[in-house]
This record gives sequence, C-alpha cells and structure tokens, in this order.
Amino acid sequence: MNQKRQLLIDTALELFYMYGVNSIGINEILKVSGVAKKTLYSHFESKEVLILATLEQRHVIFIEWLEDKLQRANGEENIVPKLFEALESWIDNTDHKLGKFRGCFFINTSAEFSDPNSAISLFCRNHKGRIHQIITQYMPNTNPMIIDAICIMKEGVITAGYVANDHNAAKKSIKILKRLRHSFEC
Amino acid sequence: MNQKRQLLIDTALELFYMYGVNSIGINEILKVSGVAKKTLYSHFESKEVLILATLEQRHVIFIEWLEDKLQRANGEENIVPKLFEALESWIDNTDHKLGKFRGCFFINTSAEFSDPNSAISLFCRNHKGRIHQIITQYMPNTNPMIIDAICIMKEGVITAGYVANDHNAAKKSIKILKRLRHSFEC
DNA sequence: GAATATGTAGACAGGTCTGTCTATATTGAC
DNA sequence: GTCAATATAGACAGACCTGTCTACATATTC
Repeated sequence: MNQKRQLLIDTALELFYMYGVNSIGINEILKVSGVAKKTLYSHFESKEVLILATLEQRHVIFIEWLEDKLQRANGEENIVPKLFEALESWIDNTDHKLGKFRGCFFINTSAEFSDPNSAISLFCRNHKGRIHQIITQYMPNTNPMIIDAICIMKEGVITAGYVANDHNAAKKSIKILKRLRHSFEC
Repeated sequence: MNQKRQLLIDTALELFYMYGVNSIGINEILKVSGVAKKTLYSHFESKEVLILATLEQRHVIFIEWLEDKLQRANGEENIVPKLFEALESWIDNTDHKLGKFRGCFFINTSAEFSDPNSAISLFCRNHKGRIHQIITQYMPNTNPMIIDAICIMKEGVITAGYVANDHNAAKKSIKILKRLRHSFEC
C-alpha cells in the first residue's frame, strides 16, 4: 500500500525533524505510526533510504510553502519583506505548515553526516541550490549582489533563530536589505 | 593527571567535530587517545559532561582565533574584510587553527540536541552571544544595523560553506557590507 | 620502604540499534 | 471460494552504546 508508505514518511519526518535522524530509531517510528517492521523494510531498503525519502518530502513541502509566500508579493521590491516575514512566522511558530520550528531540517541533517559525498549530504546541498534558484527566479530584475545578500542572510536568520534563539534577525534583515536596495537606486 | 584530562578533551573535540557527537562513542575516544575507561570516568562523570568540556575548549580556541584576526585590522573599516577573510580561510582549509572545516561545532552540536534548555544547547547559545559581543566591541563607532548585518551574514557564510559547499559567500559578504557601510556615509 | 594516588586493561550489565525472519491475518481480484 | 499480495506481531542475531566494576601496575610523597 502507498498509504503505509506515506504514513511512514510522514511519521519519520515529524520525528526526525523534531529530534534528529540519529536520535530516532526505526522502532520509534514503527511504534508511533503503528506499522510493522516488515512493512517498513518492504518499502525502504534501509534507514538511510527512509531518511532520503523524508528529505524529499520536506523539500517538496518547503518549496510549496516558499512559493506560496513569494507569490503573494506584488512587485519585486516586496519579495524581501514577504520572504523574511515568512521566515519570522516559521521561527515564531505562528505559521504551522513547516511544523514546530527546530531549525532547518537540511542543515540539521547535514550536521549529522560527516561524509560530504554521501547521498544525504548531496540532497541537502541540492535543496539549498534549488532554493537559491527559486528566489532568483522571483527577482529577475534585481541586482545579483542583492540576491546573494538575501540568500546569505536567509541562512543566517534560520541558524540564529535556532542556535541563538534570536527572533529579531528576520526583521533586521528586512531593514538591512531595504537599505542595500536603495543604495543601488541613488 | 590533568595531562590525561586534556588529552581526552583534545581527542574528543577532534572526533566530535569531525563526525558529530552522537556518531562518536566513548570507546572510540578511548581507543584513539589510548586512555583507559576508568580514567575517563574519573575526570568526567558522563559523556554529556565530556561534550560540555569539548564545547568549552572549542569556545576558547575559537575566540582566540577570532580575536587574533580582528586585532590585525587597522581601523574599524578593516574589521569586516579581516573577519570574512578569516572565515574564508577556515572554510577553504588554508587556516589550520580550527581544524579541517566541517561547519560550526556549535551549530552542528545544537542540531543533535532537541531540548533547547539542555546544558549543551544553552552553551551553544551563549557562545553565539559572546561572539556577537566581541564583534561589537571591536566596532564601537559602527552603526548597529551594520553589526547586525555582520552577525547574520557570518552565520549564513558558515552554514552555506558547509551545507551548500559555497566557497564564495565570504567574498560576497565583504562587498555587500562595504556597500552597506557606504550607504551610511553619503 | 610503605602508603596513596593515579593509571591500565578489559569483562560485564543492561540497554539500544538495524535489519532478517517466521508465522499468521487481512484484503481485493477474479 | 480461491489465490496472491500485502499487512501484522514480534522473536532473534549481531553489533554497538554508556557506565560500573575488579584486578593489577606504576609513580609520587612522606
């Protein structure tokens, strides 16, 4: 059944994101989902493959969330506020689409895998590249330096939000990027 | 002996940083260091206490490294280039003081501990606060908005360097921050 | 030289982990 | 009703984990 497969992915993503992929064992996922071990291993040949499936799932959800936010901006100069307000609502737990904030699943998962050429590390790297692409796509007339600033600061905001428990970085970023944009106009 | 204690901390820090705290067992640290298990547990009452000691050690090394770099800047406007060139050399492995680059030890370790009130998470948070303080201290006449930008981008550069394998973010940050500074002067 | 502190080596307990396997139950197609 | 696919429950193997413990060795201090 694809239902069981999906239930396993949903349960695993929830637990992996909240507690870290190395802290959650297969048995925990089975207990919470109520699925049998044999069923899990008929859908996923190993835990690593299940982790990759949860990364894929998170990737799809994150991009849906991001594009939904960016589409609401009217005019290119509104992309930055929309993006960073979205990040702020994620960090503040006032937006529930991405679950209770515990940093970036891709950053956290990368941190647990030391081999930069592992399938998991590569997936996380590609995810970040894809996000960069999407932001660029929504800002075709914006100076590349500003796009770079947005992408660098976005990572900083998420990291500071999780590790340093900083809830103001997003608002600060909007002001900083506004000023940077103005410096190109005068 | 404090020698054994120090050897354990050095070995543990090296392994924890390279592979992640949950991927390295006590036995691995004992094997590499050649110290007996009883000795380890006479110095550290648990693995968690050992992890805290390695965080403390990394904190001291990182601050020494950072202050050494910042002290070489002549004039406040040179702090940003010095800081981000330092980050670049860390990421590029041309500076060996912080070991082979595998992201930020504090970010990575935070990612492995889900309880934000655990001693480990708190230590990581305080470390980030201390770094913010030091940067502020070296730039007493700089606009707070620029300081915020520096701190947010610094996190972004380290994260992008590790997860996305981006080696250009530091150079880009220098240009962005230079322009931001100029926007305050004219 | 005796006493004390500090070290080594590693067995062991009790728990967790991934992944395999057997035996049985349920479901849907024909 | 029968057959095949898909599910369940959970024992089990073999490995690894942290932390305790015993027995013995070495080094320092008095």
